[in-house]
Amino acid sequence: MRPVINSSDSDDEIPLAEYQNKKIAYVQGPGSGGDVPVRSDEGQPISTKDIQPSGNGGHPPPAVKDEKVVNNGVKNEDRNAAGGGGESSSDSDDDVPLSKRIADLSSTIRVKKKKKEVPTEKRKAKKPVTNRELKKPRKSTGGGNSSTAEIRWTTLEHGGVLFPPEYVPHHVKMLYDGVPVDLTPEQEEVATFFAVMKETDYMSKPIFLENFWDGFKGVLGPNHRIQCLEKCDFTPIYDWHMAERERKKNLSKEEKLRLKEEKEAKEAGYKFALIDGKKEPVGNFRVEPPGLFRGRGEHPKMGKIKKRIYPRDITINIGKGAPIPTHPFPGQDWKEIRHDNTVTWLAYWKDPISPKDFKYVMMAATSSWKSEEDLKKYEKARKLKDYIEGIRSTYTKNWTSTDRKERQMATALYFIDRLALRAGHEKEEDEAETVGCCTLKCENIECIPPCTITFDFLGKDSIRYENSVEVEPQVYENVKTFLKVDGAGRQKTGNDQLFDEMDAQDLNVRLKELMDGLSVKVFRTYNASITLDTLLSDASKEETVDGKKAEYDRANKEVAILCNHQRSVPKTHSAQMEKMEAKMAHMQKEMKDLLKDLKLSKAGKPCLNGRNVSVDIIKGRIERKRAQIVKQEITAKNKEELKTVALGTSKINYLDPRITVAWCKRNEVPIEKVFNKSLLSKFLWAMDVEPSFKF
DNA sequence: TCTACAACTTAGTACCACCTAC
DNA sequence: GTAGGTGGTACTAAGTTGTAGA
Repeated sequence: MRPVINSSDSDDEIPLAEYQNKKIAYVQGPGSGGDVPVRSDEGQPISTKDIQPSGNGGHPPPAVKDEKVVNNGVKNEDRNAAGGGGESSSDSDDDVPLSKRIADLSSTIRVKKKKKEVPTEKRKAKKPVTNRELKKPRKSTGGGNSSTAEIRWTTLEHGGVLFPPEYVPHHVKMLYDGVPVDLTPEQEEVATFFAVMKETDYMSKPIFLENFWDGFKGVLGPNHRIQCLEKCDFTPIYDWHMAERERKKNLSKEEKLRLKEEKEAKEAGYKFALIDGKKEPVGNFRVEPPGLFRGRGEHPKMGKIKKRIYPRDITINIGKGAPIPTHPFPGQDWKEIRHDNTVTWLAYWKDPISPKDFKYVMMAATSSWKSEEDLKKYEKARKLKDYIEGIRSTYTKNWTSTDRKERQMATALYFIDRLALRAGHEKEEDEAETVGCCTLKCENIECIPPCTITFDFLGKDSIRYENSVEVEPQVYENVKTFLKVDGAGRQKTGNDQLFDEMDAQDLNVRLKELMDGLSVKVFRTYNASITLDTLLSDASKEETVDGKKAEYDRANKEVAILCNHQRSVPKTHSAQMEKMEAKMAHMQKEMKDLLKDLKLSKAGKPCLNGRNVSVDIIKGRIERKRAQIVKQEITAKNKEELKTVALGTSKINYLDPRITVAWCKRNEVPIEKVFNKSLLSKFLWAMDVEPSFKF
């Protein structure tokens, strides 16, 4: 657990008096390039009238070290001198005693939503009848969609879903207490789920083992010989599994081809849907096979059995009058057939691990629907460019709002904008404990004087976010305050939320007021794309296509680091680095020999290999070797630097492809150098962009 | 106004096919 | 021809968001 610094200087709540009768101070917004008038007595929420499109283009988030801030005139000492600890939610109660105001506030301050306090079961018990249960279609919602029930299709035909093959027993016996055990096919299947994970890290995780044992015990029944996991030995099944893998690997070319053709023939009927008469690719048409849940990080459900999904579990969405898809389970019906033309899913079933969630079958990333949504997403992020200056000056202004919630929202938004953090929503107890900006806990933050804040938390997918940034003095002061006490003046502990007055939803509601359709996630797209655009805006200094590609990759890497896109170090990384070092040492030796040869040649003596070689030839060899060494050095450096950075995620999700296409056109780099086949078809809509395109 | 969905996007990883160097 | 590396792809977990309905 990281220590929480509750610095004693100036970390009290800013007294109301400080906010009264202030003249307009000037604050330089982060990277805004100009002084922004700030009325320090302003406590009202940001409103749409505060923000107008600036129309002069956006800019990437300011560099960490470059921010120079003129403070807003509220000195720390002044705050301390005036006492603190309380604050008001309005400007008009300044003559009410502070203690009274605090007391009033504690009764009026909205208690932060605590979903976790209502167990899922209880919620279910009082769950109202939903649209779903009434079998009425809901309006289309979700990431970036329009807020009205938009008609997405008129006719829709598809082949449904492809089921994984039924379990075929292998009859390999696991051992219990050293003795082979007979298992039913169902028990054997579950034992095999576990056995094949023998070499994974999950095996060292107690939660995984505990959850698996719970599930396995249930499948075995109460009177089974197997009574504890410790005495189980799954090695024979694991060995069988590895042998099967090896056997499949060693199949003849012809046999592999035959199997491939068989697989393709099976899939053919599912790969495409007909949407309004147009053939479009379907994405995940396969039903997820049963197995053990592989939650990431310390997921409390890891190891639970993911049961097999049958037609009776699946709801199909298809056009009225279109042929209902068939399935290979006689005697079973689909759970339901819908004709909901306001949604884009083709089928769904309840997630067997988390029954409140659903698994959807959707169209492929290359489909027209997804392409249209992609374009909309990037256009929205481009629109933010016109508003960003106003938004930045507004949140800067609100760092000193008298309303604590406003101050928290303004501070959170600064982090979201500057550091490309995710929103962060409340999580249930049965999910991994990860956080985003709005759910940061005090223990995730450390204030280091004079103005540095360090972040250390587990974000999406339990990926660690570690960063240390120099922030505006007012942000620093705010964070120190938020770390110390909550809105009611109660001392906080490490497990308390930093932003106790607001959540992601509040912030999104506010963002909507600032720009139509704006939400937290748009900032990530905007900042990623504008960063790439800025880094690639100058004409390439490189001459070769490879050099230009490396330049692009460097820009891509900057974005990946900004978005904290990480990957685990490849298993073979250290071995590969060692090989490269050995190769480098060998090349250095060759270089040494060539230099010796050059000396000998200049002296008219035969070279080390006994032959007479001209000075020019040796010089040529030296140049080539030097180039090889430089190339090798760059490759090794890149490899090391990128060992934990995932470049693909930002390319797929955050970087407006038009920036890349335009850059390729300007610099005469074939687009295939930067986009692989699937990215090319995903971003087909971006290919006609002008070389002069600016995000 | 609050919150539980419902529907979508974003994300890392495993695996496999292909390529390249030897 | 083969081993090892690389990149593509499939998979599915884990987020975000908007809205219905209480």
